[in-house]
Amino acid sequence: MSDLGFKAHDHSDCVNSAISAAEARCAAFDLRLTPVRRRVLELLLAEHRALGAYDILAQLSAEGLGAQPPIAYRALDFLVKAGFAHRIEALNAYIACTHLGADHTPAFLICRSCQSVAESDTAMTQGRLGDAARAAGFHIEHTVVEAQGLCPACQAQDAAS
Amino acid sequence: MSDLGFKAHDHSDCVNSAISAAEARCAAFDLRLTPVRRRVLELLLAEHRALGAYDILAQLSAEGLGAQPPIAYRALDFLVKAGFAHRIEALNAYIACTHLGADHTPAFLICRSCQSVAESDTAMTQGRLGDAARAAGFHIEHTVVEAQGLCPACQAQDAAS
DNA sequence: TCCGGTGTTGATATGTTATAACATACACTA
DNA sequence: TAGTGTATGTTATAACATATCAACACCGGA
Ligand SMILES: [Zn+2]
Ligand SMILES: [Zn+2]
Ligand SMILES: [Zn+2]
Ligand SMILES: [Zn+2]
Repeated sequence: MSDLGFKAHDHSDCVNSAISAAEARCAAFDLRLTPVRRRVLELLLAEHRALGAYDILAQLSAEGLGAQPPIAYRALDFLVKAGFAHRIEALNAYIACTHLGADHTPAFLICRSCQSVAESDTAMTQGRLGDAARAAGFHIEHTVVEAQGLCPACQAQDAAS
Repeated sequence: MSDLGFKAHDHSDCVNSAISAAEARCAAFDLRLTPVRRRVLELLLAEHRALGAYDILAQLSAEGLGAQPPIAYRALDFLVKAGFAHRIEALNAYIACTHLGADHTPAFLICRSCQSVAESDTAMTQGRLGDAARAAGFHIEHTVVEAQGLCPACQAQDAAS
């Protein structure tokens, strides 16, 4: 479990270690972190916020790395398949993984005010949903768990105003 | 908890009671179940499957009830706000509520093969996600819990082939 | 009865997100 | 060198969603 994203931390460290971990994983599994893919990962890592595919695309375009939607979508697909990023269904947007390398079932806390996102963890076969699935004979392959609300900072701001 | 949608049941009964409950709720809360809204609810109730806004719109259009996107979206918004339907984020689609009237926090089991959807229940402040949120000081307002996988029927079919 | 507020619908246009389809470049290897 | 697989480049379009303004009905109070 991690609430990174709502907490102060050494973020350049956070970015560097994520990139290193991605490189290591690519080397280990024979994946290619090409320039576009690497840049998209960097963009996602820049803040603990979800970015839409077209936000990404605008950046890539500004940097001369490609201007058509598939450029962004293919890079994002690669990152998601490789486990370097996650898609946030409730926002139609993408975020860098903060548990890079570890096998995990992500869950997200999404602030509706500042759009910051923290990645937590669930065990998809546990809890009430797991019980319901077992009772129904349903075989879970993937879970989407996304909580929306207010992060600590935005609650404080709300209270102040 | 309910795994309706994967189980055989008297579906016309299922539809009728849902419509009745919706009517009762509209009467009680001074909401208006207008012809378009009622028809959209019926369409969503027809099967335990999620329908896209444009699927709905195509039906409405064929029946002369409106042909522009806002017609469908307004009706869907009403149904969702009234608690008569839910939006499935992972599919960008909508489904009728099977706990109509009861105050609840829905969770969904979505079959990737036959697209049928069963509505279950979660307690959003419970479980690991609730723990994570509390630890982070995050205030949860709404949760999206959607499990994707294979329903019992499709597992059987898979095994047979 | 008239009027103004509110809520619903009708219609056009536009914005946003995502993929299909096809062509090309490039690296590896048989 | 020819063949294979992966990644890119490019055009077009599909699919999902909202903004905006006009018209109309319904209801309570003047
Ligand atoms: Zn960080
Ligand atoms: Zn916030
Ligand atoms: Zn039914
Ligand atoms: Zn199925």
